[in-house]
Amino acid sequence: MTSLKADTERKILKAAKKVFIHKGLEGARMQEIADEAKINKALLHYYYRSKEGLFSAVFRFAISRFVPKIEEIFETETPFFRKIELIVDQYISLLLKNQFIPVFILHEINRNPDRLISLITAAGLKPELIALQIDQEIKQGVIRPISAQNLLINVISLCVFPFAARPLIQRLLFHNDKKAYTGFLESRKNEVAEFVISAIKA
Amino acid sequence: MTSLKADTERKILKAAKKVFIHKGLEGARMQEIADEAKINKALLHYYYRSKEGLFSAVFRFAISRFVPKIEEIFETETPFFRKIELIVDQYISLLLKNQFIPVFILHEINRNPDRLISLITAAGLKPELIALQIDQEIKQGVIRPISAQNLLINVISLCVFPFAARPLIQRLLFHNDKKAYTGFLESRKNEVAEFVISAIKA
DNA sequence: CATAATTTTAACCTTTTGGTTAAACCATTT
DNA sequence: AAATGGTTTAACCAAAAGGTTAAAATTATG
Repeated sequence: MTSLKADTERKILKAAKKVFIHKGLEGARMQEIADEAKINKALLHYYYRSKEGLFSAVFRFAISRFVPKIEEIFETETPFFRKIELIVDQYISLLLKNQFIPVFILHEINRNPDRLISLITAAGLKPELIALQIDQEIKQGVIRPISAQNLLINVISLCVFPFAARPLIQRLLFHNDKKAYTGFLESRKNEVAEFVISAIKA
Repeated sequence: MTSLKADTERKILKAAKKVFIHKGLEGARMQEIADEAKINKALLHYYYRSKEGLFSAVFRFAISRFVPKIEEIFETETPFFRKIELIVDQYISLLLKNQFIPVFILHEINRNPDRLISLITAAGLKPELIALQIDQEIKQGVIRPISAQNLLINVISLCVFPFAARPLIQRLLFHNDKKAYTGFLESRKNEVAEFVISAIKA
């Protein structure tokens, strides 16, 4: 049965995601991943050659949950402000389902930025299209002057940072109330969009 | 001479900062810290009992460079918008001098949030004062309604995230041009303040 | 200057860790 | 049912890592 093999492989990947994403490449232990997957440690090496190989698979997955596909939205025929609402909503929704991805990615990218080259360049972000649209909106007097870089980074910052800094913010501003903070993050779908639109509206 | 002792201790701490902040607790090697400080590895244990002990010292330092003292500014008699300008300027300046602190702190806090309790609670942030001022400004019609939490988090997000995600953003939006990105970060002292003020101005 | 106290080092120890291997365990085929 | 080929495991290995120790070197003290 080839489904058994696929099953083990999936079990391993699932366990590896959990452990690597919570503890990082260097903090993760192969034995812990094996325990989590309830299989023998040697199987990890049987399916994925090395720790690095297993990590790569996890990293690739994580990147896909971290770099949002905002270009698709910008390619549609939608009012500019509506596009911002859509991006913020989609991205925060994605992050709510992958709460630990941000810190994981940020940390690992800092540890080894080269890992990016092969991955990101492939799924390359081209801000030119977005820059063009922004310039057009500025000319039409819809929004105040702002560079594509600044607008992009501002939107992403406002979406991602509250997830990356969750343990800190939840303790400092929400009395470590998990549900309260999750609700707050949910509410930011509207809040962030509103904030950004107010900031750039002419 | 007691200055020699102090000197070694400082040399160790300096080296530990460098290694821990770049590689994290689990990625750092005691031997590497010793090499960096150009001393024998056993000295690390002589001055700081264990890896964890040395790490704690570094972590405490890093926290001081990451949690900004924004309350001081809010306590002064300054126009509200000017306060925002000051906070953003001071915080981005601080981060420009400590570029690797954000990811380090975010990662380590995620790994072990309990480490915070003893440190942060001491330097406790009290948002009530700020919330009071915000409510007042809203009542006076100076700014549009926004919660203290959202405003605080938005400002911090816009300041910190571009540092935390530097390797990613620099590659994706700045052709990996280090100087260009540093200049961009510098320019955000004004950009972020402007953005926030536009967003909340009534 | 001699002795005591502190600082520094080289060598060593123990545990942990990623990785290997050879045998056991299936499932499929003939 | 025996042979075959892929899968899983227990036992093992070598290297790395944090930590210790006893002696040497240096500094302070009487």
